[in-house]
Amino acid sequence: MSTMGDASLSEKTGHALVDDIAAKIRERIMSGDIPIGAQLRQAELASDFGVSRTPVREALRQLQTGGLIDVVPNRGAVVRVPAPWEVREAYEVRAELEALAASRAVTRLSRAEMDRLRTANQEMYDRSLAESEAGSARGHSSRQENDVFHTTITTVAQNARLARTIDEINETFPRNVSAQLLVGDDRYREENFREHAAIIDAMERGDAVAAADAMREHVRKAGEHLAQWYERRSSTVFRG
Amino acid sequence: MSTMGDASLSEKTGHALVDDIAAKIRERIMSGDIPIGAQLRQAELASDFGVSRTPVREALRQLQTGGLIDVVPNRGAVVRVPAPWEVREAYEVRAELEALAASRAVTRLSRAEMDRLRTANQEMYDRSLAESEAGSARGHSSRQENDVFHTTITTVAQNARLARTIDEINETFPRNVSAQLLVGDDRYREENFREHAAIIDAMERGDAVAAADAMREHVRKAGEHLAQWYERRSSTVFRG
DNA sequence: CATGGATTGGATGGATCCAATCTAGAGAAC
DNA sequence: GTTCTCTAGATTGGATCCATCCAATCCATG
Repeated sequence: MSTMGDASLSEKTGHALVDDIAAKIRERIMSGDIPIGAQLRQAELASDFGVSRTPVREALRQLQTGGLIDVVPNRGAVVRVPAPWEVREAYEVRAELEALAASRAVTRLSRAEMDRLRTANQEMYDRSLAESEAGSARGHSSRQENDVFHTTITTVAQNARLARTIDEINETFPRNVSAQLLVGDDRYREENFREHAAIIDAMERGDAVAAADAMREHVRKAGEHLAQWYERRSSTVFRG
Repeated sequence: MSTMGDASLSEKTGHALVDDIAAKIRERIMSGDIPIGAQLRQAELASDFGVSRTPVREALRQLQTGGLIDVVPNRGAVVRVPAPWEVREAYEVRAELEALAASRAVTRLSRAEMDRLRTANQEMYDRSLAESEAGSARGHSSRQENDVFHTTITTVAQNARLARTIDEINETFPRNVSAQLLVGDDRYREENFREHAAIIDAMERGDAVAAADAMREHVRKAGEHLAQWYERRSSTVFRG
């Protein structure tokens, strides 16, 4: 019965096999596998994962509180289509949080981590450039490298709550969209690279306020780009 | 059958009768009706609300992702007991967010709202003073007035995401605890009143950075007080 | 008398069943 | 030909059933 799409469900490690399903659904949405605006049918997801509808429902509740999907009472769940102004609002908050993270990171960054940031930034630039020329549909690796930059800073900041809050914001918007921006627009890629470098420089100087300011502006600018992307594709469904 | 504790469940307004249950459980925890560290038994909650266990389970999932409760795989859910360092972390984040809210509020505050803030602050001071002298167990009204101050600022800030993020942090910690601080300690009450006044003054002057700084410091100080409260009662269960 | 293992009770988690609701499509009336 | 209505299918949401797992108790044995 059922297609049994993934075998990794047979984890008896003890904890959370419902959370697994939530994570998988989230990943499908994040990667663009499930497009924004799409309907999420419980029965389909259940058979996909080889489980009953019950854990799927609970997983959907989690995603609902996360804000990634909308659950209309008797009409099921749909992947939320962010309005441009929502993106701006979210990124204004994220900017402030990441600025705080950068500020905290200044006094905690080790030499090794600093180097890691620089290489990650360089890698991201090179890869997104390569992917742009290759014309690959979606930026896989360059997105990961871009994530490395931000996640290392939030990790070094040593504030679990801060990291979690930033994550919650990021998990509201599918990643593949923001990833496309990196490989798509040459000007934006260049800009992104230089802003990252400026942040690293400020942190290396030990200038907390400069690092915070640079980070805040960087995130806000990224948010503006993302918002404009959603504006252009306002009524169009992505990858329908 | 069952006690049918609340009749308001029969809402056919269309949306979310599961969310209602989540809200009720949350309220019970917030008010201290269900103490921190207490076990939440699904069957008990279900019969309390006159529903089956299914919606209760989903509600618990929501509270889990909110961080208010811990769900251990086969051992049920318990109200989370915040560690002092968690309080400090959370309030450092909240401080930054409320600072942003105050900053944004400066250019958006109307005359009427400004007055409302002042009266709310005064009311809170008077009531918490009265409640302190009356020796009432928990601060009901003074807490509400204190909330009014912060919520009006976040509302005026006109950023739904920001308001929601702040709420999420607040909903991690039961309110009755922080409310007790207001009525309990004379010095803290006085300090709280003056800090609020200073924030209002800065906003009235139109000084966004001053308002943000004052707010940030105010929230951080409040967080420090709260953290110390949890430190004192570290292993003691509240209202067991 | 203490300790270790088995047993029993209770609670959670997943699956299934059933009712209520919404959507789509066919057919009739204008 | 268009529109309204009614019915049939599908889908969600709540209730119930059953297996699994954990914890505490009790008994046997050293």
